[in-house]
Amino acid sequence: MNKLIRPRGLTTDVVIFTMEDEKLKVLLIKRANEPFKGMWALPGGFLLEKEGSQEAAFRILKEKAGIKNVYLEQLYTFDGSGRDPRGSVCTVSYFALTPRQTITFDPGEDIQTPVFFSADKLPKLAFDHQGIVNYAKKRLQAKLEYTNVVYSLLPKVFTFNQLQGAYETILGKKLDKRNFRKKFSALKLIKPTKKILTGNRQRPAKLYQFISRKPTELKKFF
Amino acid sequence: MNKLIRPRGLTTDVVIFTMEDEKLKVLLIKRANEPFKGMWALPGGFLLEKEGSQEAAFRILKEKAGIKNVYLEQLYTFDGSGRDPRGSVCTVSYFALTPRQTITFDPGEDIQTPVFFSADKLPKLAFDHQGIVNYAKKRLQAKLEYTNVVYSLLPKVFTFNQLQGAYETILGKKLDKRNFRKKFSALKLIKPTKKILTGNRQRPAKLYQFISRKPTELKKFF
DNA sequence: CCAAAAGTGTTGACTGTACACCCATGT
DNA sequence: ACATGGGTGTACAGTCAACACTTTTGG
Repeated sequence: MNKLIRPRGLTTDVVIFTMEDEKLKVLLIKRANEPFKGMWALPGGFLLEKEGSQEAAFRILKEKAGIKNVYLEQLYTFDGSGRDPRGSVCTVSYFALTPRQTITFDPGEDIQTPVFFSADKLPKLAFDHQGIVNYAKKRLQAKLEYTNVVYSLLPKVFTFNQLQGAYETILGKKLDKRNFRKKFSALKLIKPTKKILTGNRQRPAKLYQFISRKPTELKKFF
Repeated sequence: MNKLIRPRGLTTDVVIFTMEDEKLKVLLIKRANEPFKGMWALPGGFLLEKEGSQEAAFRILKEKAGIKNVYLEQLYTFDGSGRDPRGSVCTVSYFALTPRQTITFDPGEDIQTPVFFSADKLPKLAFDHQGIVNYAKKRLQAKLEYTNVVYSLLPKVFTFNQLQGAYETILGKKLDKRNFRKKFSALKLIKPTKKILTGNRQRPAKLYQFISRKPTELKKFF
């Protein structure tokens, strides 16, 4: 049994999701270096000394998108040979959910400025990043059905239709309006605010907020 | 942005579950080397050169337990500082499910011979291995409810009560016999064989087998 | 007054749960 | 004959899915 400490490249990649214009978006960065220089890729990179992968993910979130409050969860570890031309590179991937409003791009970086792409219309990605995004989407869909994580994609106040729109977009199917309101109301996760959303040429909508913005598992759901 | 390739120790640990005597068991090995020499631990170790973590997991399964057919799934990657006295060691953990019958211990290894412990009565474990086992148990419980993975814990033929016993043990609660049979039968996952289990002082039990022994997701379940 | 999205209940089908007795064998 | 686990059906309650119209505003 030949056991040796093998030095490896250990990296972190983060799939950052948000909702914008009723679409699910993913944050991408144009690679500044080889390999795949100039190609779109997930934000990520090698771990710094003494840094854990989750710390690295938080660092990347802060560096690339100035994000403070965010839902972050480990996704999967990809380390097959062939995934990186440099050889044995192992990446611990994470996925993050955040409301669009909390993201501030650092204008100091020019070429490296990140861009949100619709999750279903991504450009060709470096490495195996398309696979990682697909995996993250699947995980997000599953999580919607038995947790309250949707709170981490929406702004502080939102209309019931925005909420339903988030579910419809991510699950990729239309939901019945009356049944959705009935079911979601029964969960007691949100409460109406005193605000209403006005200014459109239509009946004004009540604005709601989440009672708690902490990740919670639900019994059942959609 | 200080990006450097940091060499790290990369290891794999495998939580091997099986059913024996109506109990859920975990395979442990007494550590032959420091750190934690002589203490019980999950089978695992450093990745060999050019080896991926999943390949390493399969290698460990074969080396330690002579296992051929097995359900193997990546569990989680643990890399916090403080989890290993040697410093930055990152472990990609896996969990495996296998019928007790297919496991053959290599008699050549004496002190390193693995032992099955009841999952709820483990000795004190090295590293953060108790945490890894707890995480694996949670995952297994969840998987029982929406997949058919139970097939990978049971022998080829089994009685309906053995099947129900596996669910009861892992979920940690009693289930209604009639409802269990009704629900499970409706899934069309198993079919009766022509064999019956006789020799006990009681009515003989029909023996069943899984129609397919491939991992499948179910719509709903328990 | 018209367009556009907001908001609201009922019914029938299905699914889940609770529950008790007879059966076939070995000793 | 009896002890032991094997095997079976029904009824009620709760949940899910389908479905259409009225309300309120801005233009």
